[in-house]
Amino acid sequence: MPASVKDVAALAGVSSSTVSNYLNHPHVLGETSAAKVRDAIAQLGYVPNESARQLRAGSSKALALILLDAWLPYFHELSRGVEDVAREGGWSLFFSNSNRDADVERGNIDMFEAHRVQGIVIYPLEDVVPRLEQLADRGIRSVVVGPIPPSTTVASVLFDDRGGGRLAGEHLLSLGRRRIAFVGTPSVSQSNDRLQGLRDAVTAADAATEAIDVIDVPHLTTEDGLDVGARIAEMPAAERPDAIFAANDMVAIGVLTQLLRHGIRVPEDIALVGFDDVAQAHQTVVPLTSVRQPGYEIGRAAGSALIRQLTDPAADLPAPTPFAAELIVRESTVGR
Amino acid sequence: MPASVKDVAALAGVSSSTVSNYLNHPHVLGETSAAKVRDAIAQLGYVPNESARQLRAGSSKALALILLDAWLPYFHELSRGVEDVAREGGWSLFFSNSNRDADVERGNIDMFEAHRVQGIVIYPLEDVVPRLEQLADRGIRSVVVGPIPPSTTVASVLFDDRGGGRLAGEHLLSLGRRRIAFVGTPSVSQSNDRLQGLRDAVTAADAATEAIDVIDVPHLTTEDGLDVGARIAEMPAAERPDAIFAANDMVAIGVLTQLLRHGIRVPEDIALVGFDDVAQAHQTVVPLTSVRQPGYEIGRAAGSALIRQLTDPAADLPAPTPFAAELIVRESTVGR
DNA sequence: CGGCAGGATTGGCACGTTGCAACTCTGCGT
DNA sequence: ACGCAGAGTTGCAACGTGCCAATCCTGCCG
Repeated sequence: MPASVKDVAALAGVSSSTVSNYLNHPHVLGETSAAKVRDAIAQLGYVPNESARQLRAGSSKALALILLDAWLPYFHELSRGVEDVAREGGWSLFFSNSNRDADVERGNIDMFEAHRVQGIVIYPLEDVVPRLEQLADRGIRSVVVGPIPPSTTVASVLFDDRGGGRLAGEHLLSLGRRRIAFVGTPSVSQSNDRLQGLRDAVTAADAATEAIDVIDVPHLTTEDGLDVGARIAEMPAAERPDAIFAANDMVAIGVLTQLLRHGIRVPEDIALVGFDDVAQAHQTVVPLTSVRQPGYEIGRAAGSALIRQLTDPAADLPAPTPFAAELIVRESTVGR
Repeated sequence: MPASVKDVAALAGVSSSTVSNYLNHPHVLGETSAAKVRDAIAQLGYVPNESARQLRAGSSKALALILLDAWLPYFHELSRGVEDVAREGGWSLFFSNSNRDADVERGNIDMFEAHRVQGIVIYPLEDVVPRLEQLADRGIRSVVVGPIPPSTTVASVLFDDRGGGRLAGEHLLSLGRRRIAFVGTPSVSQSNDRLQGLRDAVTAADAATEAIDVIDVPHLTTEDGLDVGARIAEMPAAERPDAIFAANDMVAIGVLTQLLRHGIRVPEDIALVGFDDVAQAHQTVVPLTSVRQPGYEIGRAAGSALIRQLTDPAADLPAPTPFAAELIVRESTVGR
């Protein structure tokens, strides 16, 4: 069993309050006792019990980050942003992964409530706002990454998905592409917004485009992209789209890979635009044009919005000004 | 402030012990009190305070997983294995990422000690065995993934890196390749073992091979692989190696991508073998031959070795029988 | 009708920590 | 010589739980 403050006190020949003071208010200590306590701590290898600390304090100086699918590279960038801002403020950060499972997501929220974290940043799978409002009543604040219904207690950080979709669409149209396919999961709001943006661009251009072919994939993974690419490769060349806009980079990379395997030229035969601009986008055989979503900055914004609320509970929720999209043009649309 | 057991008891009109019994020993409760407690808990939205629980219990039923660089795909598979076996046994699992920073690694170990986790699975950056033995004295057991110096209290799970390197080497030699380059980080023991395996194969074959060209890269990332590929592409074709063995798949994918960009044919001009066989290995334009390292199973083995030690502290450390390597042949060595 | 078995419930303490209020001690000014 | 300031130190309560031992209640047997 590990040493406690009492053991240290006994060995040092002082009271446990003195040990506590050594740890939390070193300046009030006399030189001699400080030395005795220091030696005793070293000798016993004493490490304060964090559970007891938290119990005493009422809550831990800790935040939680709950991600829909931690494995996607975009979430890597997002979490780095949250992580950095938490560390800078001296907060601990607990990660968890919902793994696209609503039960797991709920379970993680429950767990963090039980551990009395002070705040939660969440990129949600389903609508969690009612639950988060309930948490807010109990003093646990939260910030959602993505669009949410209006709420007085739950903040959100937004990205202009629709604008990003429009940028992609305008770019493809300006290259003369007229048979555009969209690969995504329209039942997810972000994905749907990107599709709407694409439609906006088509409508605004009033060029003679065909109807947008929407290819629904379950998970926006590279594997899904490979499947889509295979389906397109099987089509007679004349029926293939001349441009594909994918709802994220991973699925775009899958499509790209499959097209190249089948000797379909990118961008000559089919131009390809991804979304997020993750690091992998420029690590492909044909570097990928992509709508840049600043994951790191969005993570930082979410983290600091949360910390601001916790530091000053009376402060208003930050105004949700969406992060702007930016198109990064590479060879998957303009060739070399 | 959240409700406590006392609040629930007051509302239900019972004592706090009864509430505690409802939570921990439901069978001893009478039907009527159980109902009253259930209602009160629901009405208050009571959630037990995990810190207090842990303090009372002396330690949490929790394990920790510390990874060298959580974002490499191989570690994803490893962590899924540990995660599953933890969940099956009813343990909580805390993740942390050392981010290739020894200070962060040490800090994470300290943090988990403070939180009184019962055990740690670690894929370490530096030599942490002395520290882990210290923890073992205080009742925190641990399992290292990878080779460690002999220890009576710290267990390890091994993989036959050298055998895997040999498989790769034999395969390349059997294809008639004689100018083999190795891309890796020989200062890391796993990487070095893979290189030794390659050397074993060359020695055993006593074919007329040239000296193995060792290309040192800092991090085994795709980015590093792109750099290496660029250097090779710049060489006169006659001086290029005819085969490359990369210490992991990510760096192999980078090399592959860069070679393809420069029109160098794989495998005709250069055959390429990776290591780990992560999912990405078959998601490349030319699917990658790779030495399969069963990350998921290794994770499960590490997790269950840890749980076994905790369940039966007297048990011997499991015998470290290394997981065997297996070569997965794809088109990056044998063409289509 | 008294006693008793056994199920249901409760009071109280301990876990390790921290902060407050109270205490001791030394040295200095009056 | 006495009080007092102030630095240094200490005792104690409280955070929310869980468990043990003790108590209460109900119904049944003799």
